[in-house]
Amino acid sequence: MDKKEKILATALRLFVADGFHGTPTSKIALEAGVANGTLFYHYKTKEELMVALYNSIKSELANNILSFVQAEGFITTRFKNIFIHSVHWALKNPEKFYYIQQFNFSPHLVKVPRGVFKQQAMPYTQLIGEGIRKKLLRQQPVELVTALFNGQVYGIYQYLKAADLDAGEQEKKINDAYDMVWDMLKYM
Amino acid sequence: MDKKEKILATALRLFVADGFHGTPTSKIALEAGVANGTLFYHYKTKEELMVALYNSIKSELANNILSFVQAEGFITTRFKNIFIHSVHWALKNPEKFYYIQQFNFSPHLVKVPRGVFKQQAMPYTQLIGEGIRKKLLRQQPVELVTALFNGQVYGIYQYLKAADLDAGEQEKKINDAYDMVWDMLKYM
Amino acid sequence: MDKKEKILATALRLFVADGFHGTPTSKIALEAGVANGTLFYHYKTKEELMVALYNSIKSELANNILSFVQAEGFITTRFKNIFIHSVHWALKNPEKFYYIQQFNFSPHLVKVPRGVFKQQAMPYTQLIGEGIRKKLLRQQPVELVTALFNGQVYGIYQYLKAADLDAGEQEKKINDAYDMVWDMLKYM
Amino acid sequence: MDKKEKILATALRLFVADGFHGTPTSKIALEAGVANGTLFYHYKTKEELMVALYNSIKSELANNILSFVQAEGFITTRFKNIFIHSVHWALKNPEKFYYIQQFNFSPHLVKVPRGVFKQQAMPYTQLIGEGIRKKLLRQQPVELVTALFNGQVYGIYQYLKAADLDAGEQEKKINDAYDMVWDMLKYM
DNA sequence: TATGAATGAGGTTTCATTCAT
DNA sequence: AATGAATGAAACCTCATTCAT
Repeated sequence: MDKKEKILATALRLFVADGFHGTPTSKIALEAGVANGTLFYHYKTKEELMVALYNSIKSELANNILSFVQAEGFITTRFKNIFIHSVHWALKNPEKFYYIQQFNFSPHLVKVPRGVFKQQAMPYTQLIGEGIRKKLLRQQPVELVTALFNGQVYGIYQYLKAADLDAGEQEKKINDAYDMVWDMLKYM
Repeated sequence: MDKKEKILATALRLFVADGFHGTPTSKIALEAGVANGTLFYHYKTKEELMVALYNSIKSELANNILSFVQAEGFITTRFKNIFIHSVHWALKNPEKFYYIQQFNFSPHLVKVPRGVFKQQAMPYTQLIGEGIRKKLLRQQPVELVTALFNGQVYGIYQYLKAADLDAGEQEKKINDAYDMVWDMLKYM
Repeated sequence: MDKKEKILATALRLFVADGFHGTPTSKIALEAGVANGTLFYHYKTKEELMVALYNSIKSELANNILSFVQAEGFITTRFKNIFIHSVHWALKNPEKFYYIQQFNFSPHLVKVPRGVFKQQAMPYTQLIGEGIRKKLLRQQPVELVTALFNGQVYGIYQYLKAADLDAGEQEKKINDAYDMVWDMLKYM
Repeated sequence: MDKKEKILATALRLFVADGFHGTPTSKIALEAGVANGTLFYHYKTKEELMVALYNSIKSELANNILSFVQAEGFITTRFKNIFIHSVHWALKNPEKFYYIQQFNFSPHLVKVPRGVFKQQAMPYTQLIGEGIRKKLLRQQPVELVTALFNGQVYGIYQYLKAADLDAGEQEKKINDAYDMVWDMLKYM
């Protein structure tokens, strides 16, 4: 891991632990094992670092899910896979998942151009759109269906984080939750 | 409105607009029309102010919903009322609703004793527990049902905020969303 | 003890424990059991309180020693009594004794008019002057003899405070020290 | 003189003139010709600066006297040299000498680990111990003899500072004072 | 005589950022 | 690419003091 990546990884850990304001750049540099000035050599400002970290995590997540979105096969299967893998990713990367929320509810969000969101969500939105058109999903606006779907990924994650189940039970609950989500979103 | 309340109201507005770190205490005092020291006379630290604001909003919200939770009548009706009034409250108080999320995803959350959450959520949790026991709701843990329910309040709110509908359409969508939530949570 | 005296007593304790700067007037008021404003009703400023405390302690000490200075009998006896009782007073009132030094080495000393010192030291200076004139003490300036005499009161006090002896040994050491002081100051 | 030393020298001057509390760090930085932040780059807090200054002066004084303590020759001669050079150092460095007293009678003294004092006083204590063992000095505890000796250095200094004598008279008085001290401390 | 809410000047300290090396 | 001493603006907070009651 080169210095630039080390800075990013350290920043993630510290931002999540202590917040943006609670994490001085000097501490990031120190714990990343680089000099104070090196951080600013790679990222012009602290906010640029924060945004770069946000984008890198969002990309990672998007790429991770993308294969399931673009997979061959029934839409319903792909839909379920997206849900389940999103929850898995969140459980495996809790700091990254938390960082996204933290950033989303901060005044720094506006520094990310709107286009980027649309871009990243596009394959995903298209799939849902297709599901609605093909009368597999409810006849509601894509945005509403998407919002409710996302709300549930976050809901089940919150539950699992607090519940502390073993791996088998956890898997069971994720499936139960998906069944419930499906009952909510499926065409009737 | 006395000075202490004026400070709280101003802090809400500024924290939501510019973030915690982006809002100097001096600005809060200035715009609240009090001296700098007055803020610290009433709240020992900036963080104490932030926490007090959080608690005051949570109380307000809890009290607002409480009447619907404790109402006479069918559980199903009360359940629907809670959903709808929660969304209404959020739409009428977008700053307060945003502030809660902002605070929830900040490192300051740990300054609020766990007991407070349990306390506030209790009547609400009991209602859902009763619904499950009476086989009106899915046979799942109370916490899971609660998490998914809350996720939907947030989901529909996000959609409505972005969609910019007129009052009638908005009401319609809230009802649609509730029907979907009910399909997800009802006993089958 | 009325409020004014309670403030003085509390101030002494806190100033000695935490220093002038380390002791807010609000803390003095609080621990004295009076309101914030009451302190300023009795003492116009914090410094006025500090000076009043200093003067009150100096007066107390001066009055305490005065009887021995003005006593009938041999100068040598009176001289010894002054030494011994000064040390005793310091041991019985360590906070007051410390406060005097603390104040002496602070920039507030200049707020006490020079005349006051002369006034208080006068009987004492006259006695030493008389001792010198009568060839009981060394033929040196009164001020030098006084400075050396005072230095010894402080020296033995420092030793006793650190040594932690029992009452009998302590008395013995005070007498030994006086014998040494006498060897230093007596006419030869 | 580099910036760190410049800060120390300026702090000495201002602390002695206006006291610890009367000297803002911003004034120290300004008069030292460095930026405000530079002071805190080198000394984490104002108190750390105060302690560093104290230690540096104590070291300087200790090193200055050390050569006389460790010199060849009669103990009595070395003893006299220590007295005289201590007084000379104090007269040549009145600010430093005053600063030590000022710090000694402040609540900051406790920030200096006890060990440091013992360490610095050791050669000095050993010499007095030797003098007592060899029956050149009074058969009293080392600590008592030391305390009385130190008390006299301070006593004569106080006298000279107030008396404003010319160089010759001053030297004469220092010698007289030493003779008196010797009469007090010598074995009989 | 006593109170305590309110004040605002000013202090210490932090920290993102720069720049000569 | 990397460093780290130096910067100075700005933040939080303290606290002596006032004043209406």
